[in-house]
Amino acid sequence: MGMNDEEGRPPIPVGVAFLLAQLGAHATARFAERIAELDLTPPQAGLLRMLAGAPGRSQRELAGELGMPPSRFVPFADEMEERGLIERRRNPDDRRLYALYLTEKGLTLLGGLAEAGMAHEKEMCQALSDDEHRQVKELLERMAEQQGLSRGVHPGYRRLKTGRTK
Amino acid sequence: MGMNDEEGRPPIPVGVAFLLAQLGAHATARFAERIAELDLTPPQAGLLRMLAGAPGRSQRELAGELGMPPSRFVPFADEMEERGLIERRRNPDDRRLYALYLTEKGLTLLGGLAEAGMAHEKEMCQALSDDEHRQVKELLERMAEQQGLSRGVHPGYRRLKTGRTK
DNA sequence: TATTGTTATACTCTATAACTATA
DNA sequence: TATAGTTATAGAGTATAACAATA
Repeated sequence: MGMNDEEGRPPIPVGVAFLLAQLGAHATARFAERIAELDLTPPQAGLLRMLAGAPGRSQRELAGELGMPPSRFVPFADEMEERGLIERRRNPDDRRLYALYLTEKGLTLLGGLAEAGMAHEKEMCQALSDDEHRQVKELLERMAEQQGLSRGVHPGYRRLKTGRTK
Repeated sequence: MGMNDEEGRPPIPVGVAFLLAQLGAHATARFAERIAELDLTPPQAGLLRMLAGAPGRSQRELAGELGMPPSRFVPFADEMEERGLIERRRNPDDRRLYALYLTEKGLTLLGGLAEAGMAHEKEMCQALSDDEHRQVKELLERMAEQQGLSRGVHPGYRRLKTGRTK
């Protein structure tokens, strides 16, 4: 009932960059909702994937890749260890370091994560034919590479919650 | 020098949804960097655009669209008013409401914002030919619409800083 | 002396809930 | 009584800096 509801909201030219930001935020939020059913947050899912791909790394290294300071990584890893998803083992060669590994339970949960990822992909791409899906994927891959983004690591974890309850 | 630097980091199938999240976070961050040179944060830029498209709306309405509670909108608008970018006018029909408008200075800054937006678009799409650019844009538009995202409004402002110094 | 993991602390950001003025 | 705007406050989340163990 406002008197400012003009019809032709004209300019606002929406470019690819804006669409990426919009769709990216949406995809992130939807995925977070989805994995919340597994009691996981995006950073937690990220750690599980990282440990699956390259086990035995130190906490500092992992914290760096997740974009969080070491001091924040500690309680973050604490919770996942308490839940039995990951395991800390002392490195006998350098007893300052912990090496982090996935447990059996963590590996199982990673399976559920993969399933959620596939459902998520399907949901996000509903509007596309199989051919268009391949097309868009190829173009986005080129863009990501040209922008210097490394495969499988996204910098958005910095801003998200850790999921620590207490 | 780690002993876990295997060559073929094999699985991690990166889908379109992940690429969107990755590129979207990157685009958002780069754009924020860019407009920081105009002393603007993304929500501030958002408000300027909203007032340009539909002036005279109430604070609550605007706060809702930006995804912030009214209590947070007040100091946010305060700063922009102090900087002379927006103007509060009492609605004479209902004196509880403020109607917000762009000032001349705000309009000028909006011009700089449009320029930044074009440079940003160009930077993000460097890897694409003109044809591919049109192609990707059309596909992303379809995806955004199918996902129920409204043109020109992205839900990511919720998580970003307001830029209030004091 | 430098580095890993850890803990302590101080600070920012945020939402919730009162409060006021108009309706 | 209900709503717009505002202010106060308390809680969560964060980074920085100090600390202990090991190198």
